Amino acid sequence: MISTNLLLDFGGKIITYPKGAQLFREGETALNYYQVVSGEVKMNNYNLDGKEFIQGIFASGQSFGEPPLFADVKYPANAEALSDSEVIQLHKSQFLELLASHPDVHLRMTETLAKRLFYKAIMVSEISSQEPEHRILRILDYLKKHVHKLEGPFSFKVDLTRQQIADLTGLRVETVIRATKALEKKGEIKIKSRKVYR
Amino acid sequence: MISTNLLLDFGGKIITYPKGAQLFREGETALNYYQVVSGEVKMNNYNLDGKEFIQGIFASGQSFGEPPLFADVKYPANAEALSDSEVIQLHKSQFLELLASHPDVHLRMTETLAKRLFYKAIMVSEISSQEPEHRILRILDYLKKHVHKLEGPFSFKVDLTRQQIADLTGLRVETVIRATKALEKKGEIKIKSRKVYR
DNA sequence: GAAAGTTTATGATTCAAATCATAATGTGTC
DNA sequence: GACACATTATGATTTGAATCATAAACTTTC
Repeated sequence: MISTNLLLDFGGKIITYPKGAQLFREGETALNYYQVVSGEVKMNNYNLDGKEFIQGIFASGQSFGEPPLFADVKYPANAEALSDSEVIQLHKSQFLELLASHPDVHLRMTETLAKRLFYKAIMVSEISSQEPEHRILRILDYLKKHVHKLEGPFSFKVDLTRQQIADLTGLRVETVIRATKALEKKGEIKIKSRKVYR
Repeated sequence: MISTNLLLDFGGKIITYPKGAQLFREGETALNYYQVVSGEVKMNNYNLDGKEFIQGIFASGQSFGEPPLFADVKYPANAEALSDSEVIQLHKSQFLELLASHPDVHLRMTETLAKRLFYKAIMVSEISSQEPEHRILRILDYLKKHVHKLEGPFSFKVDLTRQQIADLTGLRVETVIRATKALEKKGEIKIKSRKVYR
């Protein structure tokens, strides 16, 4: 996260997107640095038969879509507002200037990428290893520990629908529903009024 | 890739690992920056029933295992020498000093992480979407374009065994064998004396 | 150059998640 | 509060990759 003021100083603009709006599409060239001010943005892919895969969900203070600003690649996924959202946009060239003149910010940016890489490394190995229950627990534990910084059993109220969990893990809704029930029976999670707690 | 001389200047040491040696293990704390001088190193996970997943294979000039040096996380995977290998190791603190005093190197490091993130984003979505043939093509195309920088049909000789392709894609050997044959029939790849060309 | 070990190959069977179908429950909206 | 819509739920069936089994082709080692 980069301070809003600093971003505005370098020419960043706050833009409002209504729920469902697309900020950029898979395959496009990256032009801007994006950071959520309010609301939530997801990055996702659709495969050939329309099935969605959610790469990540980003909330207030989190940036997304930075890798293509550094490496010479196109966006690997789409970005879409999950709710009405405000997002700071800063043009690539100004963003790079900002980093060049603020080494501490650059280092924190590197740290952010490193964390995201850590998450992806876990997910890719986990998803490849099959076993739905495992996959689900892993993503819940990741969100709990690394995103919400929570500890202690059932302290994490999962604010995701079963469908979203499915799209994050590459499973199908029905499978997630059955797997979460099985996990509840095993005492790994709790379900209170349809919400999952971990 | 950071120049060998620079790494040595900052106190890096060249260490030789025999084939099969483990450089670090999943869950350990990261102490060093690693860069391959000669040979090949893979990073991998083993799931509960012993199935391997290869996160990446790193050859001369490539670094690996950097994310935990930046973010406060443990290694998400093991590192193992695929052949007798020489590796430069530089202690974390000296590595961070190096970056602080060489902003250009830091930026290239960020670029490396960004590229790796791009690859993981593709793989995680691809793996989750099932369809073995797709998964295989995707990893081959990635290796061809982004690692070996090749263009033109069948210009890329894949120097991986079917088992390694399986471990990179989360499939099983038999599935890879059948899928590559199907892909050959469709003209997507060529197989000459058992080697895959893409 | 024979033996041992890898890698590729191929058929038969199993199995678990996807798919299909249908409904109950909950939430939001006019 | 009635209607539309989203989410959760559950059972039956299909399907395709994993698994199991076995062997051929190739490579390495002594």
